Amino acid sequence: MVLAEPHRRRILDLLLVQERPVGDLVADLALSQPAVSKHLRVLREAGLVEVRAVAQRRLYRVRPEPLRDIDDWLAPYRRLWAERLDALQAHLDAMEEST
Amino acid sequence: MVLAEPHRRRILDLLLVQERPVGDLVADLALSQPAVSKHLRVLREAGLVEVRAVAQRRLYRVRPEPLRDIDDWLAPYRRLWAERLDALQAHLDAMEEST
DNA sequence: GGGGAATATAACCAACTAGTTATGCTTGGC
DNA sequence: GCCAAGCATAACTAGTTGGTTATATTCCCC
Repeated sequence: MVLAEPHRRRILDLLLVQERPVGDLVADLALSQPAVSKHLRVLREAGLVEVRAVAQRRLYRVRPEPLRDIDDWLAPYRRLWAERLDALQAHLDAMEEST
Repeated sequence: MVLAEPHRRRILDLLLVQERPVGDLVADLALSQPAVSKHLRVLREAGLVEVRAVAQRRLYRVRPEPLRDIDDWLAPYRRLWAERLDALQAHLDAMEEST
């Protein structure tokens, strides 16, 4: 899974703020330039980022669409923990009631 | 990351339906029993499942709370793709308008 | 047009992962 | 009490991954 790697999540978080050239990312992460380029390749092949060239620079930006798959996978679990919170709330309300 | 492994996501999906003993999971996944036990250990240590013993059986069930971290991480991206959908909708509306 | 800036790719390596087989430990039923 | 069922752990292994250094490529600027 592409998002398993913390550096890659970090890269996405940085690109979420704004489009950035590779050098910027290298400066922010404590990583070599080739390492960053490799992560960007993985992200690009997963459709999570896209590039455009400006002179020698490559400007990367986020493409959030593929994250919908994860969001969809998460949906039923989200329901589950919402129910548990409701149960907790009900419990707390009941305790309140009994004082 | 714990959820990087497809078999582990599958296990969670199975446990989402209902509590299950290990043997059940082994039957559903095409995996050896030790492999399943190892995945369950990883999931347990991540707080994503919990066990209770019934005779020789170990019944596993989902504990969805840790998934909130992922959900939280996902939140800003969710906003982003919602905006893009809005933009698309606006575009389609505009096309509709001009016919 | 030559040099340096910015990035990608190649080649390599250590560490981690997910699987396997073999074995150990509890527990219930006979 | 003993055996088999059910599961965990141990020991090992092949494949993947994430990093490194070295090198290739492309483009601006003087």
